[in-house]
Amino acid sequence: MRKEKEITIYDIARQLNLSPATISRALKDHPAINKHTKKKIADLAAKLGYRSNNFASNLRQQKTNTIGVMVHELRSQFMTSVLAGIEKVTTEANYDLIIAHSSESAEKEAANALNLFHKRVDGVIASLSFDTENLQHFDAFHKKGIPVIFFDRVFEDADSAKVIINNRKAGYDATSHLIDQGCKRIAHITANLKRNVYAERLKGYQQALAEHGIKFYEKYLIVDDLSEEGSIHSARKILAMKPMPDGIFITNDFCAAVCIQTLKEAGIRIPDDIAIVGFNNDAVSKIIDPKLSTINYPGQEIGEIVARNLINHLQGNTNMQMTNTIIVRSELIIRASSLKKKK
Amino acid sequence: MRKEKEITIYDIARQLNLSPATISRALKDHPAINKHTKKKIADLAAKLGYRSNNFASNLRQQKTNTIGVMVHELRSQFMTSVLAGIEKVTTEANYDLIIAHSSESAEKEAANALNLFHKRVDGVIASLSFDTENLQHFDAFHKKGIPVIFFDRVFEDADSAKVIINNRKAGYDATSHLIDQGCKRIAHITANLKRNVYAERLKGYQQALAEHGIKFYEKYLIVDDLSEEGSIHSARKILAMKPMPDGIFITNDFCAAVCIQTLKEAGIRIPDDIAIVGFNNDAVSKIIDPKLSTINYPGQEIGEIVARNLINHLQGNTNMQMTNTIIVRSELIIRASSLKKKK
DNA sequence: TTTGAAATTGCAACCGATTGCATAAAATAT
DNA sequence: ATATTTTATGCAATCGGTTGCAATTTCAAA
Repeated sequence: MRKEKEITIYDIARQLNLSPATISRALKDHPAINKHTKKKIADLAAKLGYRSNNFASNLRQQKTNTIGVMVHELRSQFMTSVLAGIEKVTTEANYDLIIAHSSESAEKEAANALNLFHKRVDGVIASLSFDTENLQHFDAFHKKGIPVIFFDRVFEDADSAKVIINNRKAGYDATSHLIDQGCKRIAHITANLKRNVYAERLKGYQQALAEHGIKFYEKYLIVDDLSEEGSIHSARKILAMKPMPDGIFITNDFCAAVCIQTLKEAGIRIPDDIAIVGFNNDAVSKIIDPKLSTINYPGQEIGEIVARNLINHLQGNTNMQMTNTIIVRSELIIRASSLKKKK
Repeated sequence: MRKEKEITIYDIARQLNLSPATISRALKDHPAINKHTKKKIADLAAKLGYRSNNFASNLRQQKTNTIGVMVHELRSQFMTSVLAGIEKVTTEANYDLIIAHSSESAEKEAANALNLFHKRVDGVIASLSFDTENLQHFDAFHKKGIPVIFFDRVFEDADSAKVIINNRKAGYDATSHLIDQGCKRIAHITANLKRNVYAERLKGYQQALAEHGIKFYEKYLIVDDLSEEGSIHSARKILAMKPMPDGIFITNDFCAAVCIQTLKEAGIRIPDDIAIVGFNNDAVSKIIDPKLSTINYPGQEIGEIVARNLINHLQGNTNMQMTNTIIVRSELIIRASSLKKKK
């Protein structure tokens, strides 16, 4: 447990009778340094167990090589996939990550933004919380020229970079599929419509209904949070409807799983009485009985794209303005929960 | 997008005709500084949008206020709960977190350790990967006196700090419960027995069998990974046994859920034909039909305890040696998957 | 042999906050 | 009025790596 002394470039310089400047350059493979000298320096550094001091380096270079990631939660498989994608890319590019989550609170999100700002991240990747109303808390980054890139939950009309899927099309596809299966009374369980993802999916749902000449009824639209309790509550609302819907498009797989369970307990047969389509393609969609039809939301890919774009921008490798919107493909996966017995 | 100039304590000092030393002390509420002066300084700092430069500070103070967390994966609810617990405590104590995951690879784990070492974390929290054979890659930390504390997957006989549950007792309880329900042929599906958690649960399973005069058969012990494919594979093995088991203790809820599904598809009734107990109390345990009996593994609490201990140690608030083992309580939760119809 | 270019290396000034020690000023005691 | 604390503030060195510019050495071309 005794602390060993920390080796610095000055120690190496002294032992080799060179200047610290030479050591510094050699260790980062600067072209002006003689190959032979580099070798000597690298060998001694390894022998002494030298490790570079990032703080000295960051201080001098005025950058942190750190990226801040702001997410609304960590628990979904979608989000961990996104993080895995981000991590893959940032690790390769030698960036650190600070992950902050808001637990769906706008207030905490603002606090996280401030914190990342003070930590001087070089760039930010963010997905908004449930009840975020505006982007003011990102102003500090803009003022300092720190790039921010959004994914998943974004303000679609803000002129910032974002990576999203076509939520409207996904909602349209899910609903059209239910209509194809013969559903006439299709409900939609979703969450805070201020969030683009839910608003757009609703639009797609409405559009599909309209195109098939089905009237949209307000009473078939259920807005709740996506917690276990909220989901049970939503399922109860469905049960209380008369006539009951014969199809539901649910904006989240976990919520859909809880709903299926609650409906089954009430004696409803899935998909015969009610067909169901979820969203995200979480692991739970294959575990619930019947298996859940859903929209595949490719988290890892989104994470990689977001991170790659940010890093390209930071390294100036690209002329792309940071005001682009990138749409990643997503697709409907059909499983048992929405397949009515073929007539 | 124009970059604003960064404010330093020198700027503040100049404007107020004070020395940087005074500014530094005032901003961290040093008792030697006059209240009135502090106020003036705080006001101007706020007005100018001053933010402290951590790198300068870290460089000078020779510490990073950062804790490294090494986990084997991020996808389970258990692990995200642990992280939530760690984050809660470390945030309050004003520590940063670097989260590194090994994807169950010992090699990646060693690389992560090295990386954290170079990043100069003040302390480390770790749960070992699937195939880690030894703790050599933590030597660098020990040599520099950097505290490391383990949780969940640990080497129980190593003399390092650790926070675990009593896995043997949990395995004993789960198995005893199955025996209580009338099971005679109880299988156990688990993973790499080099990992303490699985080895201990197995011991508990064997002990429960022995105490109830049930012979332990090697053929009822299935060791696989805990992936979806592995779990399906394990369930198939169960189906191929004759006589088939009438109870299974499975070391992981996700694996148990996949097994239940596979068994159900083969026409097995749960729990009547086979009763099942899982492990972890993940969200999936309440979604699978029938709901899964399981061992509650309190992730958040474990995270908080681990983090609190590490921070206490770092701050010297405690005399506790870092060689303690803390056992957190865990308990059996009985749900439908293990309740045979009462006779 | 001289000379200019190329290849190496060093000098010294940063980056911004911290802190032991000294000093100055104000308050209290003698 | 003088001596002694207390209270406030400043001085200056330090943490370790980086980098523009200058200086020196090497080498080949003229």
